[in-house]
Amino acid sequence: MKDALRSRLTDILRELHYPSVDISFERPKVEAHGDLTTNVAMMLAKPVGKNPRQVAQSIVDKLDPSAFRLSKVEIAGPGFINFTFDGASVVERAKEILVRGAAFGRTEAGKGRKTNVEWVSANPTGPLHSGHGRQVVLGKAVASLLEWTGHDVTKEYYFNNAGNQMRTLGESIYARYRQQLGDDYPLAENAYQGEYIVDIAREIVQANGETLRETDDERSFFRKYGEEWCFKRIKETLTRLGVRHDVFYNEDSLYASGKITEVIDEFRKRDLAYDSEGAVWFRATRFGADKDRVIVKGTGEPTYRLPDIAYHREKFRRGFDLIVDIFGADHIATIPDVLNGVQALGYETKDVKVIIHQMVSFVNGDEVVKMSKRNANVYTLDDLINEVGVDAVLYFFVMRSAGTHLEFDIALAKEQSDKNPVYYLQYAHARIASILRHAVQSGVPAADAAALAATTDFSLIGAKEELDLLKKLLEFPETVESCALSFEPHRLTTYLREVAESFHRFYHEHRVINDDPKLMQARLAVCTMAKTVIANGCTILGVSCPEKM
RNA sequence: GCACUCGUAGCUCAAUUGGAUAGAGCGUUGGCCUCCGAAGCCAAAGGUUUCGGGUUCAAGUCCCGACGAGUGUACCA
Repeated sequence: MKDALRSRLTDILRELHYPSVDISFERPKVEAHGDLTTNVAMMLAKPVGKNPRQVAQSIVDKLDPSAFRLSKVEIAGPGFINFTFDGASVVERAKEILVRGAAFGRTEAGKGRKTNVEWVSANPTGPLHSGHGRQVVLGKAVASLLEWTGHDVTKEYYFNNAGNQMRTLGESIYARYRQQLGDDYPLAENAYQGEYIVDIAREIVQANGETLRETDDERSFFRKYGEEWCFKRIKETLTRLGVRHDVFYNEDSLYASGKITEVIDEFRKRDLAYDSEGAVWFRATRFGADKDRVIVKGTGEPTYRLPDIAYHREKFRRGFDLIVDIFGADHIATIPDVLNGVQALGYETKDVKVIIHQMVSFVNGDEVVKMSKRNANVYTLDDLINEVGVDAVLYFFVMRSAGTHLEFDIALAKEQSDKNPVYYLQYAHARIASILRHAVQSGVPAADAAALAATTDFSLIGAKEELDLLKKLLEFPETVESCALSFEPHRLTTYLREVAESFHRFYHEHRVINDDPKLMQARLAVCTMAKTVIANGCTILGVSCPEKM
């Protein structure tokens, strides 16, 4: 419908001998401005040499509103052309919601583009802490949106079980192990302080007694044990949030397969790497950086940059044509290095989308919750889930745009009341479910959505609140698409809140269960549509939508 | 110091990516249940979008500067 209108407008521009311009529509925020608006007249005013309202008038004169099922076309403000849909056409289009059901909202905008989304990627040195929650949830929502828009998505977790951090982990566990055995053994300055290290050590004592007191310098057993323990914890936490990665990519495999040295060689060949002060440097300044970067330390070990670059190249080699990375703001420094490296190796950085999310602070009502890493009792993501529930975690972490700092109010999140935005949405769904149950109890035969679409007399739908709701529901596919293409899942939560609001208004004004069987069926169909959209939206986010609450 | 991100109602945040009268929730004030779920609805109050310039038909949004906040600025990841 939009496309038909666009094509007619394009023709009109040609007939009027106006320059051809891209015709875009927007959805006015003010209700009085109709359902769609275009600014073409304003774009053309200058080249045509007329004032925008005159240009608009000349276009409108040539348009037949009834051909596009428009009840109104008017020129307003500085030169906008506003279109209002005929109510019957809205109702007509809304049938699609019933027909497509759980698939309503899915599109093919991504055209099967092979996409890699990498996120979480925490090294297995401890359980995920509450701050990780934002990353976990954001990545899940982004991946899900990309799937809904027809991308071929691989969900990936990148980790390193070989570096310094793992050495520290092994050392920390060993120290706690010795302490458990009653030995006076010091915990190193840089050791992991968390209580979970003591738990791990205790487990080891229980299983092995003191047989491991003498161990190799690498603390191999402790390292391995710790890695497995931590990874198990991490994966359990992810599972609770409905996150399942397709690939766990081990940084170590890049060394084993020679991909690291390959990058160094290639850099040298292109004069992008050189030796100095016993280290190997990358000429980052060639790409606008303030100084060159070390990629291999004096000790012979690469810095984190080198494997990161090699890893991204491998993603390209594996055939991905869209690479999405999700990083916290604390890792922002790595991004230019990776992008520069990728570019140096001849790949397009525009195919790498880096989503950076700002940090999270936690409050409990008025009280600021301190989450210092030094604190032995870290507030883990599991603790947070236990406290506020899965749905609140999924919703709260994604309801703000990634670019702004997020304040997570624990007291609000666990409050089971109208103050809590998750409940507002879930309540709407449960309310609809309740109405549908009620209808069945009052003797209305339960009809599935397809039957409703086929047998309902939709001409009975036409009240303002009904049309407003249906129009809002019909926005769902384009909302999903636009959230996906802009990588901004928070806008989905905004939209879903509006849907719920629109439903509640409809509900308040119109009785669904009533004496007129045909009218009742029509309104039950509207309810089913609203339920479908809310459910589909919640599915994208992973939030549950209960039939009762 | 430098780089990146941000600055919108008392608080937490939106704003269709440059569009018309800047909107929600919480909080405050006042209405609405003999009726399908009041975890709901309606209404009121609350703003020089941190400040100052610029770009254009149009700026919260883009550019420059100032101020303020966060995060980085390693041969840690």
